[in-house]
Amino acid sequence: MGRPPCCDKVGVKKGPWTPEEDILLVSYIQEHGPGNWRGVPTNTGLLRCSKSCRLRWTNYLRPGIKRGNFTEHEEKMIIHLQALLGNRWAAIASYLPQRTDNDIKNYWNTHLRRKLSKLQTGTSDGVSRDSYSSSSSSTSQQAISRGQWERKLQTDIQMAKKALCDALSPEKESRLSDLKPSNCYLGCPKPGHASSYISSTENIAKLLKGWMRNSPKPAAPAHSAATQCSLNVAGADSASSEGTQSKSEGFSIELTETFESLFESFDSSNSDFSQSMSPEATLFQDEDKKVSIQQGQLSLLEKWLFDDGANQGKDYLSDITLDETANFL
DNA sequence: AACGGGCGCAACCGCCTCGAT
DNA sequence: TATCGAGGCGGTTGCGCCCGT
Repeated sequence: MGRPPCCDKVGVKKGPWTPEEDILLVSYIQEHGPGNWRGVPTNTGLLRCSKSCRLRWTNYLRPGIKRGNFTEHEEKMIIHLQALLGNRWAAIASYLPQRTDNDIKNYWNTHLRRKLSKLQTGTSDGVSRDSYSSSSSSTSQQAISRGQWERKLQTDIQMAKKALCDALSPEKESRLSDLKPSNCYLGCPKPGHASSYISSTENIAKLLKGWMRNSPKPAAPAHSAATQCSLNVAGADSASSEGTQSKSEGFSIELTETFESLFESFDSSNSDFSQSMSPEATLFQDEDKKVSIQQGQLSLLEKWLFDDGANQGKDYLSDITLDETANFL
């Protein structure tokens, strides 16, 4: 038998989260930043296991999460990325920074899979199921090139990360370990960088107000909370100007600006590339910019995905990714 | 108005990976 | 090198809502 579940304790609460629990969690993360999930239940008094807290945060409370209907653009991205990467939802989610892997997985399972199977059985010119299934059903050649491309992409990301670390001064390098997506979603600060989340207890109160306002619908409050959360984060700049700015906040802003300027200068010369980058790169960009970019022209990746001559596109992407990464760094 | 089936989504479960010791 | 534990990830479940009958 496997390891006993981490939540297999007496007194650990399960099921839907209440607004009060959300507030506890959000205010804790506001203060300490995400991470050290083991300590979250004990420090907050939440009767939840650490995993549950992490999941609640990453899938629901985390700032920058876009909720609601998937756009046609997102849908196509998911379909093509699923065809490329298989059911690697986290990887797919990295190309849709505002969506969680859980959301994408759910959307795939409930909408797209059905849609695609309909297309398969329906029209003769519909999308073949094989072309959207995982590599097991693809031709061996496709599977190989897909794998090669993916490895290449991962290498590119690693290289970019390393280069970023190298590019910055040594004293900052140690801090860059905090830029891992796991604890730095969409520019969320490390512990002590509270103001980038929800600036103050005042905002927690607003959060609560949102829940109260939408109280008739049980699901709605949490949604509004997430929205509120995002709004507050979006307004983090003004929030931080109101409150007391700690040194760490200063660093957070400084670092963000450093990356923003890095990507900004690159964006102006090749916005396509920046759009096709994984969140590991784009998470440093500010939210508004991300939105405007997403609404903009097709990304390089997308162009490639939609390109009938996929092989040609793969080569192009690989070359550009490597070359441009080196250039902008 | 009541009921039942389908759907959507939040949350859980268990395995895997990776870093620390 | 082996072991352990925290975190990550994908599959699955359960519940509430919606819609058709």
